[in-house]
Amino acid sequence: MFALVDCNNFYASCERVFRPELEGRPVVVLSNNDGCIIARSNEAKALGLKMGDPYFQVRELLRQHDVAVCSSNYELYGDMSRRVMWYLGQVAPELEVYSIDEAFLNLSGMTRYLGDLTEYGARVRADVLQRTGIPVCVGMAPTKTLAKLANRVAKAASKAATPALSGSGVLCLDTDDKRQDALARVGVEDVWGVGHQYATKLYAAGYRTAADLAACPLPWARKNLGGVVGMRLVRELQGYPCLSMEPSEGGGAVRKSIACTRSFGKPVTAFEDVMGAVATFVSRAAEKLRRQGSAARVLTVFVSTNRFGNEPPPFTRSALVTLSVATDDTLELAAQARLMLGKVWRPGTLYKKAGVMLDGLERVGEQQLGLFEQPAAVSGKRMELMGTLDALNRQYGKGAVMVGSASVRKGVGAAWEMNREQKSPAYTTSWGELWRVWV
DNA sequence: TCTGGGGTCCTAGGACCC
DNA sequence: TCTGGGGTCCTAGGACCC
Repeated sequence: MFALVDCNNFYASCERVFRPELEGRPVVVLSNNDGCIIARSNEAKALGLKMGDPYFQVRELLRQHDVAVCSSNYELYGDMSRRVMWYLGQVAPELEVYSIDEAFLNLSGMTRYLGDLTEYGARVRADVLQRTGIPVCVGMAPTKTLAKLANRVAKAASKAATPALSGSGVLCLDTDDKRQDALARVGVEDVWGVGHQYATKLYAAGYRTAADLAACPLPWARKNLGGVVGMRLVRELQGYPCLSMEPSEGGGAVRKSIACTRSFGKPVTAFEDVMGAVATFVSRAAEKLRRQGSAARVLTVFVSTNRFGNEPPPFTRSALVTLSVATDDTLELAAQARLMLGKVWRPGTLYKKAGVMLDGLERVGEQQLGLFEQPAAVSGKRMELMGTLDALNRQYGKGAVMVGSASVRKGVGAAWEMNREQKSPAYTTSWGELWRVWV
């Protein structure tokens, strides 16, 4: 048996934990740059607000309904997530942190000790709420895909308008009847692994519900739903596990690629300004790289113009370099990034976005050396320097020490800085921003 | 004025190997 | 007229996830 624990309206719930007066009031959380809506409380959903709605388009509606608007605060959400995940790690033998707000638990071999699974789920739910203030739903089933589906049904039931009909936020599909019943309640477009393209295809072929999809012939699934992926999907819905746990120890999964990309608060034209952004992104990406003990062989830099503009037509240009030896050295990556930016640079362009990506990751200390590289290429001194850099930034705050090209004049924000007009404090991760309680 | 960011896996096709 | 069989590696692109 697998359980999927999913936080309800996670970012909105995080904001509410520290602003209880928002309880009952619609809340939305905006993406970076206050661009669009990425999280909504139930009340906000009820107003018809959609995921991805551009903020400037719904601003008036939000005002009319007195919706609380929050800029995204990933430090806060990340920290709240760690608390939830830490607890979940205590109540199951195996934990897979699937995303910032969801985790799979492997309950195999445990069911006889856990007793009634619905009760177990209810206990997990109550404990997470008590310990972190975050409401969650729990879905349990013999496959991961069915656990996701169970969670979805549980969530829908817990929102039902009539309290008498509202479920407990927990659903366990431990019999074939329950499985069939749940499958029939979920639209095929809401199945985990069915996106927009597949949903269209499925509808055209007459598949409407998850139950229809579960009865789909495997060759059809193979042909139309991405090959082996589609077959697994159907089998999982039938109750045959095809996806296994990918347990996350400690800090979570080791990434195979690492990116840092941002839209700018306003268009930027000066090379050194964009370079400042790129240097900052390289630094952050390299920090992530070192945190997971990896080194990168491939560095990509890209710049884009406003993708919603028409004139001149929007474009993205990117350049990549393959290093002879993988590195986690910010300075080396930043120097390469400058060269890459030079390659794609077109003077006089209004840039709206830039980013860097690191690929071809290898474990530090196990990097493949080039034919003509001395082992000393992986320099001990530089590693020490990077260790010091990370330690300083941990102790004195992000950006305490940075590469020169990322720096800006004191008191003047970077030209590319994002807009975040309504950011909440880092209540749990910054001494200067602790939650204040008046007694 | 204003439209996010960061990942994964799979397939197909080309280049190349013996 | 005839012109094999079996691989690997890499990349680009497409689909999906949150």
